[in-house]
Parts: sequence; C-alpha cells; structure tokens
Amino acid sequence: MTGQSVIMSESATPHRQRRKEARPSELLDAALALFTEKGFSATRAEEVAQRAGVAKGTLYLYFNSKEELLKAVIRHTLSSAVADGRQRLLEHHGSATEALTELLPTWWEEVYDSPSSALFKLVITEVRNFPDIAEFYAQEVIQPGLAVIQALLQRGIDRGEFRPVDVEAAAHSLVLPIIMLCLHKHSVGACALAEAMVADPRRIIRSHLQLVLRGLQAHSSSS
Amino acid sequence: MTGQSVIMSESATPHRQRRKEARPSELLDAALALFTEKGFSATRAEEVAQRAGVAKGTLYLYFNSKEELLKAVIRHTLSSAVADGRQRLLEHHGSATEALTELLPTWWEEVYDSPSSALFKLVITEVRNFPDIAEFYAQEVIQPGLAVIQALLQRGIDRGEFRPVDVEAAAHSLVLPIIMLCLHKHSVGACALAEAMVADPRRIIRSHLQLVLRGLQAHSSSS
Amino acid sequence: MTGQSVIMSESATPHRQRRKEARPSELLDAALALFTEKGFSATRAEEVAQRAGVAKGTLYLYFNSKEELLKAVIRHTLSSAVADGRQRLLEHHGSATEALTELLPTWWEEVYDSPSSALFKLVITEVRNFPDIAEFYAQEVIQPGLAVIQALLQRGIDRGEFRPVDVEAAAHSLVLPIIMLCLHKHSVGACALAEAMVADPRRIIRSHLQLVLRGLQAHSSSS
Amino acid sequence: MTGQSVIMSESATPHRQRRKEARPSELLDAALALFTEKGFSATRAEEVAQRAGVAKGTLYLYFNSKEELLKAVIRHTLSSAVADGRQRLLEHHGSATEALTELLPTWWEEVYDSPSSALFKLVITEVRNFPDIAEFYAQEVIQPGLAVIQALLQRGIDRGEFRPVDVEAAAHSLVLPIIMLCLHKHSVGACALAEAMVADPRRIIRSHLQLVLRGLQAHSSSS
DNA sequence: AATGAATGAGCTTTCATTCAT
DNA sequence: TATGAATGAAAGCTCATTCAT
Repeated sequence: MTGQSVIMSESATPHRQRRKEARPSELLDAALALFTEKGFSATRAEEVAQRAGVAKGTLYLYFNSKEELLKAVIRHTLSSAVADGRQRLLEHHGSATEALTELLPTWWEEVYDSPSSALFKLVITEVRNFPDIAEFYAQEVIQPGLAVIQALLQRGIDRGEFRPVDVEAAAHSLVLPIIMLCLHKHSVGACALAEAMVADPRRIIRSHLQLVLRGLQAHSSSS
Repeated sequence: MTGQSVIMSESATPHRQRRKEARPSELLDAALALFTEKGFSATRAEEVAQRAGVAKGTLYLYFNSKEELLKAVIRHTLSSAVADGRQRLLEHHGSATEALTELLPTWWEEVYDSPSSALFKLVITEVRNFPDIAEFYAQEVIQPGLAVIQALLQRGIDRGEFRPVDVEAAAHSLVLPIIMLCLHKHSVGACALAEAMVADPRRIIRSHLQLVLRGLQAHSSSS
Repeated sequence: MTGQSVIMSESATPHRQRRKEARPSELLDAALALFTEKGFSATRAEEVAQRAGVAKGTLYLYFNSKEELLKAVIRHTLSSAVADGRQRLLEHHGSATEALTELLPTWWEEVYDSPSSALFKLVITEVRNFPDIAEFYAQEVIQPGLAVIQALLQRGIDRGEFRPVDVEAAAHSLVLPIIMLCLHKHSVGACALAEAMVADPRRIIRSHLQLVLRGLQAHSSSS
Repeated sequence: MTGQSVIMSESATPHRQRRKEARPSELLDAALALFTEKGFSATRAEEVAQRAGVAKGTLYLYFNSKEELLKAVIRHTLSSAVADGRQRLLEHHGSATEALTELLPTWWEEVYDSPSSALFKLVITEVRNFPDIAEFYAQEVIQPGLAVIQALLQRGIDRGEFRPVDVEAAAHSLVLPIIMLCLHKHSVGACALAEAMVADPRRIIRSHLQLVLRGLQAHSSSS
C-alpha cells in the first residue's frame, strides 16, 4: 500500500531464522503502513507482525511495546525525505523563481510518492495521545521545513524577484497544500469512490506553485 | 465494506428521526471532542458518557453502538457550518475579488473557531476504517465545497477579474491551506510547546487569500 | 479447600448482579485459597474469579491488578486472628504457666484451623517478590506476636515461675513450631501420602508447650 | 497427579545417569538460588541460564523442561547435607544429652549455612504444584530425619537421661524451629528491614536445644 | 429513562520451548 | 555442543455492551 519493500525480500529462506538486521526496518515499514491506514490504536500488534512476515512474539524481540514501535516508526521515517529535500534547497543557488518552479515541485512530488507522505497523517492523528511526538516533529520537520522555505522567499525578496510579503505567512501558503494533499492521499483519497474527487495531485501542486509565484512576483500592481 | 451509505440511510426512515433529534446533543458534543482529541478507537464509550454527564448505560439508550455514535457525530456536525457558509457564497452577487477578500476569510474564521474544524480531523483519521464515511463526506462536503469555489473563480474569469486559470486546481489552492490549519489546530497546535510554531492562523488565512488573489488577477504579466 | 464460605452464599440469585459489598471478600477468600495452594505467580486471575463465582472482568472491578489483589489478601487476612488472640493474652492475668498450658494451645489451635494459617505460607512464599509485604508483616505480625509472648515469659520470670532465660530466644522456641505446623498443613500436609507423616498437630502443639514449660520452670536443676 | 514417583524414577535407569551427573551443576545451583528466591513459576528459564553463564538454549540440552530442572534441583540438593548429618548422628555413641548439646547444633548450623537451607523453602512452596515431590521429600527427608531424632530420644529415655515423653511429638519440638529458621532466612530474613527482627539464629537454636533438653531431663519434678 | 455491576471477547505482552546455524 | 532468533500458547488486563434494578 504505502510502498517500500516490505515483502520483496528473501523468498529463499522461507521458514525460521532470517537476518536480525533486516527485521527492525521490515517491522517499521509494516507498522507505518498499518498505523497510517487504521490508526495506532486500531492496529493490532499481531497485524504488524503478520504484515512483516513474522510471528507476534518476534515483534517484541525488537520493540518493547507497541507504543515504542510507534515512536520508532516516526523517528525512523522522519529522517529520510524531509531532510533530504531540504538539503537540495540549501544547495540551490539559482533564482528564487526557479527554485519555486523546479526544485519545489520535484521535491514535493517525491515526498508525496514516498512513505514519508504517510507520516503526516500519522503525526496529525497521534500527537495528542503521545505529546512527546510533538516536540520531536516540531524540531525535526516543522521548524527546518518552514525555515528553508522562508529563507528562499526572503532571498527572492532581497533579489527583487518578489514583493516584500509576510514571509512567514507566505511560507505556509506554499507548504500547507502539499501536506494536505499527502493527508488526503492516505485518507479520503484511498477510498474507492473518491478517486475522481481530487484531480491529479501533481497538477494541483504545480498549478498551486505557479499561482503563488505570480502572487509573489514584484512586477504586478499592488492590491 | 458493509453498507455504502450507512450514514445517510437513516434519513430514509423519518419516523424515529424525531427521537434521534431529541437525543442529548451533549453526547454528540462530548463524542466529537473526544474522538477528535484521542481518535475513535482510543476513546472509551464511558469517557464520552462521563463528559456528557451521564452514565455509561445511558449512551446505549441513544446509540446502538460506539460506531453508530461516530456516524451520528459526523452527520450531526456536518449539517451546520459548511452548508451555511456555502449558502452565503451562493447568495453573494458582488465581484469575485470582493468575495475572496471579504466573504471567504470571514466564513473560514467561523469554521476555524467552530466545532466543525474538528470534523476535518475526525474524517481524515477515520475514513479508512469506516469507508461509508467517505461517500457521505465527498457528497456533503468536498463536492459542494469545491463546486462553489470553482463557480466563484469561474465567475471571476468570466467577468474579466481573473486570468483564465485551471479553475479546479486553483480551488484547491484556496481551500487546502484552510483545512490544513483546522487539522493543525486539533493536532500539533493543541500541544504545549507548538504554540509559537504556527503564527496566528487568521493572519495566515488572510495573507494566503491575498497572495492567491494577486496570482489570479488579470492585470499582471503571464508566466 | 482452605475453607471459608466462598460459595455457600446466595443460591437464589444465580445469574448477574449480586451485592457489591460482598464481592471483595468473596474474591479475597478465593484468592487466599488459590495463592496459598498454587502460589501467586502460578495462579491465574481467572481462576480466582471462577472460584469466587464471577467472571474474569469482575475481579478487575474491585482490584486494579493481580498484585494489588495479593496485597489486599494479606492486609485483609492479617487483621483477624492474630490480633484477636493477642488480645486474649494481654487480658489474661493468671499465672504464666496457666497461660502457656491453656491460653496458648487454644489460641494456636484456632489459628491453625483458621484461614490465617494459610497466610504464613503466602507471606513466606511471596515476600521476596513483593518486599513491601515484609514491612507490613513485620509490624503487624512478627513484632506484636513476639512482644506478647516475651511479655508473658518475662512475667513468669518476675513471678518466680520461670528461670531467668533468654526471653527473646525462648519466645521463638514457643512460636516457631506452631508456624511451622501451619506451613506444613498447607504444603506437604495437603498431599495425599503425607497424612501419617506428621502426627496430630494438636498433640504436637500441646506436647511442645509442656516440654518447653518444663524447660522454663524454676524448680529443676540448672544445666 | 501424573506419575507418583517421577523424581525417583530416573535412578532406575542408571545408564544415562552418568550423563546427568556431568550436567553442569552451575545450572542446578543457579536454579536453586532463583527458584528459592522468586519461586518456580516466577523464575524464567532464561534467568537460570544467565545466572549459570550459559545461553537459554543450553539449559534445554541438559533438562527437557523447566519442571524437570526443578525435580533435578531437589534431587541433587537433598543428597548432600541431610543424609550427611544423619550419618553423624547414627555413628554417635555418647550420651543423648551430649548429642543434643553438641552434635545437633553443629549439624544444624551447617545446614542453615548451606544451600540445603533453601531447599526447605522450595519444597514448602512447590509441593502442591508437583505432588510427586511430596513422596520423595517424605521418604528422603522427613521420615529418616524424624526417625534418627526419635531414636536418639528413645535412647535417652532408655538410658534414664530423659523422662518417658511422647517421642514423636518431642522430635517435632526439636526439629520444627530449625526448619522454620531456614525458611525465615530465605524469606522475611532476606528483606532489608527485617534484619533485627529475629535475633541471631545460632543463639536461638542453641537456646532452644537447651530449653528442650531441660524439659526432657529426668531429674526435674513431673507436671 | 437512567444506572452501573457484570460479562467475555479481544488485545498486549510474556516466556517455555524449538531449531537452524 | 552451544547459541539465540523465532514461535505461539497462555496470561494479564481492557472495554463495548448488556440487563437487573
């Protein structure tokens, strides 16, 4: 469902005893998929184990509790795509306009297609039950994510590409729709009849960036 | 899985409907609050009853099961704010620009402040476990919501206020950040340390609408 | 097995809903019997419930955990027989010899026949797993129990009935065998073939007290 | 329940007995310590292995099950101190008084200090769960132990050292406090605050034997 | 109509035991 | 022989639901 190579490995050793190193991430992948699909509380520990191809008890060889598994899932998944795309933006030295039209849509489409997209739903759903997720998420995702976008916008303003806008608010204008599309993908979007409901998310992302870019650009008359 | 339009089915039997209308809306309010805060699965039926000030057994006098309570909560809450704001937009006959700068922000702030804002989180969180919510939500919220925004945008284009843009995509640009802010309010935003994380949502909404409006307006140069 | 009226009550209301007040002590009685027979760890919570005539879940209506049930059993059972017999000794004002030949054997036979006899085994068995039992037991049983016996012996010495002996040690000489007989009753003594192993405990108690009494008395030659 | 003399049955097949003798007595020592401390049921097989310095699987190379390990522990530990002390008493040919004042206290202090002292607790605790322990214990410990003490007392009576007392009961008077002190050592006595609770067990044993000896001796007036 | 004691299916977690290495 | 990853039966505990009052 959420992709990742949960099952694709090792059809040659069908029974007991596989590799201890691979187990944790197989379990994490299975857990991410199920926690995102059904919610943490509605997912049984045994389901996670089954989807990872192991028995119930094996799960507890690697994680002390279901809750610790959740925390590990979040920690594990956050590390990947977000920081990675951020890196690309930091290394970019072209015009801000160019970054908005080329870098951002590419990065966000990757996020949308990756398992990280599921994480947004997971965090939104579970923070209130596990408040220490909030701090971790804020520090690892929200702050650095917004910071890099705000820096980009500020650069555009400094270079004269953009009007002097409320940079903080504008960053939200850019980011929030993509997160919302990720959430949608893993909720209503995953239900049968809602397929035609939202048009191709790629089209929406690119269109959105164009629209905001135009709103930002300096050479239009002010409101 | 089971039925498809379970949520709507009861409006087909208006006989006992009266009794259901009379059902303590305290229970529905309590359920909305708790389901949103902790998730459906993690909320105990007794908690709902307690918060509503009645005993556990009383809940089952009005709802046959916890699941039926969830459906009732969604049905009950959707009826209010969404349809109401839609009405206001339909009755509006001024310029599209005016609608975007005055009507929309006002309505959305009302939604943001109302219990309806919680509903977005609830639906996002629970659709995959209760697929018939999807149909109901799509028909009652997504479709009419997008339709009215798209109509507004189309009107703006027809009147020459806006450039000819991808109306469907632009509607998402307008709507998604708003919904995302509602979700945020009930998840990360409700956690202690994340207060300063996101600036005042009202400022973000107004700023966002201004930005998109500029992007839509005809008198700027095309990309 | 260990007696007490666990089942003897209420054959008129065979199904649900009995008296809330009676439940806890029915459960405590059942728990004492089973914990003593099989040990705390080897006793399943459901067994306790079954023997008390209720369902598994009902147990948890009255005790938060199996461990808390254990503590409650100990607290509840200690209160009765020990303190009671102690009272009798304190109120006795005849000769120490008389107390040893009449009061003590009567009291100890009562303890031996009562459910309290089981408690010795339970405490011996479980203190090391639940160290706070130790403090409670020391303060409620060991200290007051030894104190009253030592006072009795001291009185005998002061009155010239007994030789001046090591009062503390002599108290142990008196008390330890009876406790040991209680332990035996609930361990080896409860097994089929061991019935003839230990002669009638009453005979042993009375004989033991006679023997020690003679050893204490002043008019024999010193060693 | 199942067999009756399971514990003894293996001494009937002396073929593989050699192998069992060779089994790491570290495992048996570790098991005795842990079973005594926490009880059989509350001790995990892996703990035993760990304390013996081997891996979990190794334990099962030597013992087919945790239960068989328990039986082996009891068999192994009984062989040593009890039979040994018995031997010394049988070989003693001085006066009964001398035996009581010199032989017995020495032997019992050895038992008290040896791992055998733990065995009393183990048997008391577990007989009811493993009834065939009872037969083994009765035949190997209780009967020979009481027999030798009773013979000693009878000898004392025959020689005119002791009054003609109830030999069976008097044997219990001598033995029970000693066993009780062993139990105490491994239960309440092992807990922090109970150290001062019971005075030095050596003093109690010696004092007890003196007291009983005086009660037995012929030259005091009858009751 | 309202209550809350009682129930038992169901879930999390543990641990004796196995077996591939 | 020794290991320890894997298993799954079994135990503790929860909670949706019922029903006598």
